Amino acid sequence: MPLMQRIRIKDVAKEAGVALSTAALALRDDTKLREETRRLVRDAAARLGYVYDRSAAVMRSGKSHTIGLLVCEITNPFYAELTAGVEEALDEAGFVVMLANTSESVTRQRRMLERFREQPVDGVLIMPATGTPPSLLEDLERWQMPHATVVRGFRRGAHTGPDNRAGTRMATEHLLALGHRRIAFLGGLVKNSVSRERWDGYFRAMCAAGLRPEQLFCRTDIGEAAAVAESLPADGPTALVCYNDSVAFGATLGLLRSGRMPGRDVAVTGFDDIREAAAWFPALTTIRVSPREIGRASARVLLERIADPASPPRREILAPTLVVRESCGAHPRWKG
Amino acid sequence: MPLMQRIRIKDVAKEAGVALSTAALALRDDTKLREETRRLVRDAAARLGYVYDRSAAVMRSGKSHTIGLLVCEITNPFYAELTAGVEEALDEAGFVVMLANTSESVTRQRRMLERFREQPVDGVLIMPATGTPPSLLEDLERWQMPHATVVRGFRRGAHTGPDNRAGTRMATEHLLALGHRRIAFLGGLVKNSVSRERWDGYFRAMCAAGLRPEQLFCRTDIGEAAAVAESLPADGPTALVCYNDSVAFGATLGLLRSGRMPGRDVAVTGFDDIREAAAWFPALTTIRVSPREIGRASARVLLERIADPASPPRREILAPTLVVRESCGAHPRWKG
DNA sequence: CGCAGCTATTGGAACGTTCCATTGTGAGGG
DNA sequence: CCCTCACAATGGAACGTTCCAATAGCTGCG
Repeated sequence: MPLMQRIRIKDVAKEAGVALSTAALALRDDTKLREETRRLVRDAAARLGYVYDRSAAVMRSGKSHTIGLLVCEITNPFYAELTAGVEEALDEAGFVVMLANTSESVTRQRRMLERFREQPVDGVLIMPATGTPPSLLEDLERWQMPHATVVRGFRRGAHTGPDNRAGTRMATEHLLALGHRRIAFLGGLVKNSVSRERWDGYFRAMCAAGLRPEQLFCRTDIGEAAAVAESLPADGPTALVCYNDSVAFGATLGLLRSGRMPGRDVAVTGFDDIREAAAWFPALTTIRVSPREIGRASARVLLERIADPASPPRREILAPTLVVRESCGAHPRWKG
Repeated sequence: MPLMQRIRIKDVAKEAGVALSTAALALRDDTKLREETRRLVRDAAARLGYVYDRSAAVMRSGKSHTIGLLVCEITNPFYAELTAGVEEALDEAGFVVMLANTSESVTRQRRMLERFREQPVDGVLIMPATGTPPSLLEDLERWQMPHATVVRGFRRGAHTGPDNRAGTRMATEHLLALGHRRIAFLGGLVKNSVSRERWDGYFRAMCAAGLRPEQLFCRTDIGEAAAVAESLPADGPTALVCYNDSVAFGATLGLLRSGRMPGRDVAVTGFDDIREAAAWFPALTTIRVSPREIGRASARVLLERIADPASPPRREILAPTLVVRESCGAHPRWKG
């Protein structure tokens, strides 16, 4: 194989018979140049097999068209889908994603953030690891690094996420409308902004109905949720508002294990509407928040901050919708 | 907020009272320098709040310590876990990941690859989108871009993946040992190296046992697999070797829907052992390939190629293991 | 006919590192 | 006492773009 050396703008300019800066302008398709000249240069570039070298552009311009993405747990389908949305929207805007999976480790998150500070990234999108101190925002501001939080957020700063309170409120009200009175909230053992908000939505709906709220604690884990649901007493709750779909999946599995049919014997609702929810048995009634949309929206929010760092940080709260399927018992399958 | 300008090595050198190149060496902790000098510079850097600028280093050295990761579908839990492994291993080696989710689009894959050619990446790790032509390898070689395929591969080139043939062979032999004779393969509607190999392992085991292989086609989708399993006739197969866990999940759901208990009435095996497999009801008997390990191994393989591009490309085929749970019927739950 | 004002093109500095060749310094050997 | 050698530190070019100021060529107007 001929070990050809890399072609630079300089070479293209020589080939096209123009100055280096003319060739550079032409390759960026700058309208300051005559269309004819641009074509001349483009052809020369194609002939030589010129490949743009971003590293030099980044160094000179200070803009890398790259953003750092800190995902709290990419193996969680919800965040994986969200990541796909972020990547998709950024790609459309000509940006590329530097991925860092923190696995819910604040230490690792810190390390990756330091790394992104050195790395030429134009901004960072953060799904904070559980236990992240709010001082993170101050650090980012001090570092003058454009940033936005996703799903999990703080009081202030650019943020994109679902309306968690409204979601669990809708789920709870739906179960109330179906006649349930002993409704428990399952999940939320680990405290973060999301679990607080989801609990709160359920809590308010129960209080508004004059009923006593009850929390059954478990981690966000199918196995743990299954164990809790399996050992639920017969005179326990007749309906479970679950922290998210994974917990709801666990709940249905636990109920099945103890000989109860989810939807008929105990109603179950999820949260997130991840892909598996519709195919589940029984199909899961849940709150749809469309992680892909959140991802796309968060990318827009961050790009806005990068474009205009002085503007006030935008907070975009996406309205969820209730998706009624089988697991809540409202479906014809359980009627009659 | 004081709008301080960025500190460069030059400033650190001045603060420490040494030459620019000395400061640069010190910051890289080069042993050519006296420990005392290094400390002097480190302290000065800390005092001024120096932040290393990778973009300049990349441009000068040509090494970015960044690799491009082309994932065929990140929302697939298997690939999400694999991605986590890649990211983990690369991070340990001081590398960072540029993520591109191709969503099984060859066009998009092509576009991202062109982008990675401009972008300063030291190499690419590819999980080829379905339908990727083998000529991809030639392009990468012509571009002199270090590369390695993961899971899905071609005849040649650096590669890391599970031994798919051995996996389905083990699953099939296990079902044969349990006394099954009418065993069908479920999945593999979309043709790629993985589905061919998995089918092949099953096929060989069946032939070796003197039995007729049978393929029930469906896409890798819970819903489709469920539909196929649901409509399975009573005199159909008594055991299903599924293309992967998602298909197996669909199969169990379909069986449940049609009033059959997976494991007792029809045996089901999966492939991959994704996280949900153990928590499933019934717990899934499957072939464990540990996506995280594949990810970690593939990162090593690529780094090796980057370090020594002249070396012959390594192919690392990881041995899978059979994990016997409930869905194959071998578990005590269904005995007696 | 000269000059303003425009467009199209050019030249060269700058970005902040790394890399290489070179200098300075003190110890050890002939 | 000088020369060599190793070690420590230095100076400056180079990486391939972008950015800005400057120039050349042209048109139109007074």
